[in-house]
Amino acid sequence: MAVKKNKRREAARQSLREEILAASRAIIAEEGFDALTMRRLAERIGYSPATLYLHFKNRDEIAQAVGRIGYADLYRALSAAVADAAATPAQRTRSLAHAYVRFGLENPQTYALIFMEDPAYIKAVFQSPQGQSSQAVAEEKDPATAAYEILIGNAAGLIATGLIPFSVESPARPATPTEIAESFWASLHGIVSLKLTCPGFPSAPAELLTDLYLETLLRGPSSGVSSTKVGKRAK
Amino acid sequence: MAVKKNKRREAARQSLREEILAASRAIIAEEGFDALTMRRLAERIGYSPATLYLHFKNRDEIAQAVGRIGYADLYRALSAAVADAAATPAQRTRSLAHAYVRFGLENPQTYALIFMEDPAYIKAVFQSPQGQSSQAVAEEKDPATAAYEILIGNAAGLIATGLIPFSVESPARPATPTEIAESFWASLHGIVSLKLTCPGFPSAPAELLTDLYLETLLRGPSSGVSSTKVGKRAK
DNA sequence: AGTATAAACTGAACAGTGTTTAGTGAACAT
DNA sequence: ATGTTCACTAAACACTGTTCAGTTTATACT
Repeated sequence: MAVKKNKRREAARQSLREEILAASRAIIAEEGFDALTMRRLAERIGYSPATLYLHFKNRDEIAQAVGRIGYADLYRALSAAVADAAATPAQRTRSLAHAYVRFGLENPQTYALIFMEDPAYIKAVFQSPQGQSSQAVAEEKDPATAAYEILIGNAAGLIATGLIPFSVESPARPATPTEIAESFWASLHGIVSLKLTCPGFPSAPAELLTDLYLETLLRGPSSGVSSTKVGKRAK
Repeated sequence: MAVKKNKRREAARQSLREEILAASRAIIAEEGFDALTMRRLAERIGYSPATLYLHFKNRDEIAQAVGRIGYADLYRALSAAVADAAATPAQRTRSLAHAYVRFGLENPQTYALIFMEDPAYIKAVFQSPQGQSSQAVAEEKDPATAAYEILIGNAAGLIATGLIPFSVESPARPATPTEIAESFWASLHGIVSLKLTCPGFPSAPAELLTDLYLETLLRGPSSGVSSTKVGKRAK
């Protein structure tokens, strides 16, 4: 009996925890991360502010947990984009890029939270010694890492096609899948980030910027009319 | 005399205003934007918090003014990078890209302020009807616009070389200098932004990512081994 | 059943935050 | 010397995240 009762408590705890996270997500989606105050959150779930601290160490830990969910959403979106087994690496890359940008623009508050406003979660993931990360993070596979691996896999596929034979550093060596994936990520993140921080600044639509980048990336090896070598830094 | 005395007052006002901005910049550079509180700022310049409101409407306006200075710094950095008249467009592009990324990494707090934390200023600039912007912004040429124009000019130079014959949309048309400049900006911003929000995430150094992007951008027209046309969206 | 224990929960407080306002004091103009 | 204008501030207001003593509720044991 003792165990069963404990389970009931445990279930209630878990249930409230998820209620807190759901309410947090709702507030963030509706009014942005800044509107997520402890008192508002507490009122929304019908508890006192102090109760929140029985389930989370502080506001940052709540943001971190919400961020994790956001990463899981992102992972799902990217995963679906590369699911087509019949697609070529280039097609997959296009699909992936548009899926990424679309996710950012359709979930602005979530995207801003996980990449711009409060990088606590991504920090915990990528700065932790090695998967050792804090308990809240380690259960199941980390969705940020999973999303990252999708990009790396895609980069590896691209390299195999010979479409992007980029070399870096001196002495020159081929770029690794990780490096290409990170470059890819950075470019897409730049598009989303600029669009979100100032709707209207990049006057060109995000889709056009994405297509432009993809054309740059996927246009195939050079015909030899290149300007100068890249190795030595200009100026 | 009346005029002279007024001038003296005016000078004192201006002097205090600049003192406020200098102190703000110092606090932001030392401890980040969040550490810029009205009370701390007031204490630093030896006045009461309420005095700040005699020179600025609110904290946001201070951030906006500091942001403007940050943009001026950025403009100077970019301007210097493209100053060499003997450089080819490709060389200028490389120089520009590295100058941009270096500025972001060497002035993380400033960069975060003007592009990530408080986009009030850039919003005021790019969302205002047309140069009509608020009084504090309009005096002199806006540095953000000036920096923007450097990028556009550079993009136009690149196009002229035939190095980047990208077309977009359907029916296909050549990309404009503005579109290429914005794409360029977005990619570089992505590199800086990712590096700043999570030092250690893009495991590749920013310089390598910059070089990788530049090689992508400047490798010259395709040899025809392209994969598929870009126009139709994959999936 | 009643009682002891443990867990859940809260009201009130603390030290912060941005901002406003009434009121003081000093510099100026006449 | 007087009247006016400007610079300035102390104190308050409504917030914020967070902590803690104390109360209520639910489980466990006899």
